[in-house]
Amino acid sequence: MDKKLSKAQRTRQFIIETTAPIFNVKGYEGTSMSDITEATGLTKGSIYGNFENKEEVALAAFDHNYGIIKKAITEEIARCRSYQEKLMVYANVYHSFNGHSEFIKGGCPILNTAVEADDTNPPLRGKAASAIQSWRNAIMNLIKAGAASGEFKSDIDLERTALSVIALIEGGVMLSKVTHNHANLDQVLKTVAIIINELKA
Amino acid sequence: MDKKLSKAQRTRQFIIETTAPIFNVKGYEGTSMSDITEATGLTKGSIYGNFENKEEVALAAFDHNYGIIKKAITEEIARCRSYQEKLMVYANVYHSFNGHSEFIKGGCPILNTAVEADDTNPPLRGKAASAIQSWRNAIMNLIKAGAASGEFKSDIDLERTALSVIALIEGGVMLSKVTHNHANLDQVLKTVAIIINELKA
DNA sequence: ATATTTATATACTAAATGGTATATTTACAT
DNA sequence: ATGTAAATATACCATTTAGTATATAAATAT
Repeated sequence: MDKKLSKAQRTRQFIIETTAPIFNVKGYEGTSMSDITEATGLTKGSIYGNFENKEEVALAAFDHNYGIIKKAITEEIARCRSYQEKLMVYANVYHSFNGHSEFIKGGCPILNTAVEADDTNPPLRGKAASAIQSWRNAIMNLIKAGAASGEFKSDIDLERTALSVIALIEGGVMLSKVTHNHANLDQVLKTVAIIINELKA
Repeated sequence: MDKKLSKAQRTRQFIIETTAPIFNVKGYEGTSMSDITEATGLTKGSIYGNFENKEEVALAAFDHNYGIIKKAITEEIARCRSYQEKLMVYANVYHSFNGHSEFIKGGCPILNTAVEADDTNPPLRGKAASAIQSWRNAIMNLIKAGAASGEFKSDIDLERTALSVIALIEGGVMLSKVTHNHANLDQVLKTVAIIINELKA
């Protein structure tokens, strides 16, 4: 009934925000309860009072990290006028995963979660899979809208294009992070730009 | 001096071969010493008699997994006559990471190691980075040779093409593994095929 | 065959793990 | 201001962690 959050709600949010970057850097297995208590300054009692277990913290942390990206992308897309520009937002946002800006510590949480959890943690894997699915659909819808508006061709292989853009971006993030060479992502994003430009009618 | 391996050498090899798929599925942090002793049927004394620590087992396991892929690719490339076919080997081998065949359990070890280790384990990260670098160079050399032979155009952006092919393949593997949908990799590999076909003179 | 090196097993750390029961403190409605 | 409920801390649990010292067994060179 209140607009103000309860103490517990605020603590829960504080735990999520504090641990989200830790999970994204160290992974689910690599992050321990003591990492969580140390980073938050809270005790186990406090953590387990707000979360069922470590996994629930990790799931909430993923949602938080994913939410940050989703929000940034949605806002940026809204600012673009052409569909070509809207599509390029994905490349530009993921561009900022590297180098100075680094607006999410540890890189893309979808990639990190997908690769760690695919064979080991069904709930986390499910969240990453949903994020991918929603991203795929968003790209396909943008291309469809662009085609309907006349900006894009009408015979585009929607799914292949969407999945290829995602694969390029995530693969590029992986490449640049593992080689510590930001230019590797730049190169791959050039290909993304070319693919998007080729959609034009 | 012997052609036959010593008992320790054989045990070491046995440990590597037995644990390599475990590390590739569960990751470095997710794999415990008891996973290793249980899978091998050996005791800790035996493991630590042949390896300095868990990390050294993981590093050897990565080399082993990587060696399997490298060997398969090298042999297949040797069988191809055209450079276009040679380049397509990468896509075809990684195609078999999914579905029935699954010749390496857990997917691509380069991707798995890169994503887990990039921010946390320098030695493992280094091995993954070297693998990427060698892969990039191999693709660039194939394109160069294809251009020299007249099969490919001469104005190809070598590095961008090589990195984009790698990003597509690794991103595609991630997509299909996280969604449990093998068709997602197929779609992305179609784009790889298109890129390679566009290299032709 | 035996001495000696090499490899493996046993039994053990100390520390860290995720998790819990209970005590204490804090927030908040009355 | 106070009683009560909610939130947090304390102290603990059993288990598992990576790793080690030492004993035993097996391989190998002589």
